[in-house]
This record gives sequence, C-alpha cells and structure tokens, in this order.
Amino acid sequence: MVRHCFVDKNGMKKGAWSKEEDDKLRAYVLRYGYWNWRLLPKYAGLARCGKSCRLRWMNYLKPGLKRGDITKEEEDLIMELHNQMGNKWSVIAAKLPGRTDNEVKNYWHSHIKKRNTQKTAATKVIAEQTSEIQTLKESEDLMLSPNTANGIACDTTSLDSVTVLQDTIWSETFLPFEPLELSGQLNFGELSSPDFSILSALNWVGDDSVNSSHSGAEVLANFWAEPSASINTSSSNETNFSLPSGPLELSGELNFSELSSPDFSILSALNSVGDDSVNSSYSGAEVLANFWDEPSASISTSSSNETNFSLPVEKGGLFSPYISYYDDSMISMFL
DNA sequence: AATGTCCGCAACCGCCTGGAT
DNA sequence: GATCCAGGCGGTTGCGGACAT
Repeated sequence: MVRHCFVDKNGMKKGAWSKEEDDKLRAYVLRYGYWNWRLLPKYAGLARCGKSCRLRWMNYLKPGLKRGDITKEEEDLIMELHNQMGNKWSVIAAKLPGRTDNEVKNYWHSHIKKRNTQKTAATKVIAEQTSEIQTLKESEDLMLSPNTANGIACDTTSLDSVTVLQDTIWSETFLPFEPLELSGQLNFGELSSPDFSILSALNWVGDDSVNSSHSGAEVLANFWAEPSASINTSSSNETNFSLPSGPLELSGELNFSELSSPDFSILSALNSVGDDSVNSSYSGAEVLANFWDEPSASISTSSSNETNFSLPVEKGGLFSPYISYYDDSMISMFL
C-alpha cells in the first residue's frame, strides 16, 4: 500500500521510501538532529525534499512511535477530544503517546467518522418517525373530535381504525409526558454530538426534530416540553438550564462539565433527577431507567452490545417498549 | 481462478502561522 | 509594516491488499 517511487521535474524523489533512504534519514537525524529540514536531505545524502523527510521522520521513523491497532481506550479518547476541539489532529495526537496526527486523522476518517455517519442516519430515521407519528396523532385528534374546526365527524369505522392504529403504533412509541418539573439549575457542558443517539431518544419522546445544532439544553427543554425553561450559555461552554419548581426538586447547582465523556453530562443530568450515582459504565438505557425511577424497567444486554430497554405501560400509558442501542449508544431500531 | 470493488494508510499538496529580516 | 521562508497542519490522493462476486 505504497505509492510508486518517481522523480519529479526538480530531480526530487517522491513516493514510497526505500529501506536505504529510511536508514540514511534515521542515521542522520539520530546523530545530528533536525536543524533545518530544507537543507537536511542534502547533507544526509537524500534526493528528497525537506518536507518529505520531515513527514517520514515524524510519522514513521521517530523513536517511540507505536505501530499497531488503535485500542478501545485510545479510540474513546480520540472521540472525546475530537468532540471537544474538532479536527485538531496534532493536539489530539499529543494526548496519545506514540501516535501521530496522521495516524489519528486516518483512523478518524476510516473508522469513527463512518460510525458517526451511521448515527446521523439513525437520527434522520428518528425524525422521520416522529413526524409520521405526529401526523397520525393529529389525524386521530381530528377524527375523535366531532367539533373540529373543519367539521369532520367521526363514525364507528374510523374509530375502529384509529384504535387499531393506536394499538400498533402509538402505544408502542410514546413515552410518558408526566408533569415532571425541576427546580434549581443544571449546568452541563455543551454537547457537540458524539453520542447523539441518547439526545435523539429523548427528543423523540418529545415532539420535535433534532439535529446536531441542538444543544443539550435545547433537547432537554424539548423533552420536558417546557417553553418557560430558561436556557443560556455562558463562557467555557457552560449551559445553564432552569425549569420551574415542582414535585421533583433539584437544588443547588450541578456541573457535569468535568466528566470524562462530554456527552455523558446529559446522562448524568438525567441521572441526578433520580437518586443514584452514575458512572461511565452505565448505558443510556440504564440511565433512562434510573431517570424514570422505575425499578420494574426491563433492561437486558444481548450479544453485539445490543441493549433492550422497556418500561411498564402503567407508568405513562403510552410508551416505547423497545429501544435498541448498539455500542451503548447508537440507536438502531425503535419499533 | 479471474475480475471488480472497497478500504486502510502512507505520502503528497496547499494553505496557514509565526519568526526573522 | 511588508516580505520571505521554514515548519506545521489538515485535506486529499492513490496504491495495493482484502474481500466480494
């Protein structure tokens, strides 16, 4: 998987490096260091440009470089750092001993980005389903009310069809909208989308589309369907989020921005509504279950890192019995 | 076995930044 | 302040191995 070696119009070799060239460059740099990359190849006896030498040294020959697969821990760190700072490959690589910016960048493009694309697709499906469900719900309201604005009267036939529809779709897709109210203030780091699935799940419970431009606060506000929620973002990516006081009280000020995983802040925020500690081993489903403080919620993890999550009907009447996650994060299926 | 397609990754390219003059 | 230039960075390319048909 190397490029053909050739000589350009300036007489500079390009393409794959030979063992002899590697040996020359290594020997020279180890002995004299790199004091000027442009002049170095001339003194080292290489027909390469300085840039090429620098790249070869930095990405391949420099002592201490790790060769081999990126570990799960390294991948998690890459994802976390990328979420925080974007495509700052050199900065990210600096946090991964023995890894180069090129390696991190390549890994991102060939592994992680692909996965994120799949998540985005899942989010799109969620939005489409939400829209579809909303349309169905509106049509039911229309049919159930004989005094609707446009005067459509319902008959037994259409009611039957609505009932069937509700049994097969609605009763399996709406989570409870209970009068959950919070007091106090939640502070959490702005979410920049690594694990957007959990936000999508919450949002999907509500009645709105969601996309990567939504902040965690916006999603939470949407989830609680509370227009009076106060949201403001201060410096340091800190978002303050307030909800009116009510039966569920949360006093003081919480800050989850220091948690290792950025997207974990929202899970922690939810979890704090319940009464339990939370740590990075919790899946989204577990945190959701805890949030609803529902011990009879069923959670099971099968093969392929798939987590099934269900809540009892009486909790809210209409709910989703089945949310499926892959890798504890990606929602792949809802119904 | 032959051919086509996909994918990983080394290497290149062009742009940006900051220091020197 | 303007210009030059080396170093650094992120985006992209293209080769060849792996896999599918």
